[in-house]
Amino acid sequence: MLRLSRMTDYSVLVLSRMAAQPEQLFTAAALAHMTALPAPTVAKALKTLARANIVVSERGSSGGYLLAHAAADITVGTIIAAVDGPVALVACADGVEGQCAVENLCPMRGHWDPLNQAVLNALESVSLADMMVADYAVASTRQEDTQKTPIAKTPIEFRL
Amino acid sequence: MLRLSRMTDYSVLVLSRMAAQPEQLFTAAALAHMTALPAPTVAKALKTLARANIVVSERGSSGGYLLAHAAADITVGTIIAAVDGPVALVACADGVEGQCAVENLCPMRGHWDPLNQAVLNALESVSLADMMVADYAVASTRQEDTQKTPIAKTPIEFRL
DNA sequence: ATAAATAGAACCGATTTAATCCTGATTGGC
DNA sequence: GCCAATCAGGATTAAATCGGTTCTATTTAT
Repeated sequence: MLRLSRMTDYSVLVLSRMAAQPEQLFTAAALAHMTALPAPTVAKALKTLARANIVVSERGSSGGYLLAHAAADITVGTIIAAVDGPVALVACADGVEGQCAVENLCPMRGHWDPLNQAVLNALESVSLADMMVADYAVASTRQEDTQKTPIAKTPIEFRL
Repeated sequence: MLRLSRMTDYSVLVLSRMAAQPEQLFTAAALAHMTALPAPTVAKALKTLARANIVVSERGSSGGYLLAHAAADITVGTIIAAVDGPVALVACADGVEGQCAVENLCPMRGHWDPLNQAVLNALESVSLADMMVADYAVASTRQEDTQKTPIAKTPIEFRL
């Protein structure tokens, strides 16, 4: 049903939380707790986001993650591409070669591009700042709440 | 990777073929042969499209399918919605209720809408006519080629 | 009546995805 | 210098989804 993967969903949620305190260094566990998402999955998502240079990671004992750019400069399209791979509605679009058995015979070849481009533009037009949640700015600004409290045992299904 | 389902891909391909001869009645088998797609799957897709009133079906011995509207009036968004269900990038978008365990607490609630709307507009902005393939208009206009030739035994992977 | 076609449901297999776990590398604090 | 905390990356497993097939019933022209 043309749905985003759960990983992307999680990623946006986590990044949105981080954007509320742009300079703050967060550990993966802390973010998992704050968003009520399963810890291992959040950790995995952050690794991917770090590789894509959407967040910056600090290794070592007091390490963690922080946003690599301003929230307004991070588009949803970028996040999706980083987590789910490049956006291509069908395999033949955007110059991908060798994915289709009868590539050379395919009469639709190239005709998907307008659609693909339209969707791509839509995704690039929405930034993380556009999706940010005001609630976060006021709620739980103190780190002590979240830093040392134990992670929830039961992973909560945050979004279907 | 935000990819269309193969069913949608097939559907667009079949509809595009039908649009080349708008008044023509096609059997499911003929369309499968003409597009080199697996016959049972094309048949299944056409049933779905008929239910959504994108094509009209004629039952009985000399039955078949034909487009219910002009190609310019059938948008890709409509096709996707018919085949894959309503487009909703995340479960909470567009007023779907009861899909999320912590719905009322979810801070992102409502913030997906701009993105969802942008994508939806993109899909509605491209019609079947925009994607039509000129090749079809000239190739195999005669029905006799396709009507009686046996269906290909080996289903061809048309698009990954 | 018979043949040819769609309607619809049920079913299996394969692919994809979510989630977890483990091992290794890095860094700060004691 | 050692230890604990944290990120990096891959391997693995379990679950959900989707593609494809098949079967039976219904419709209609000949």
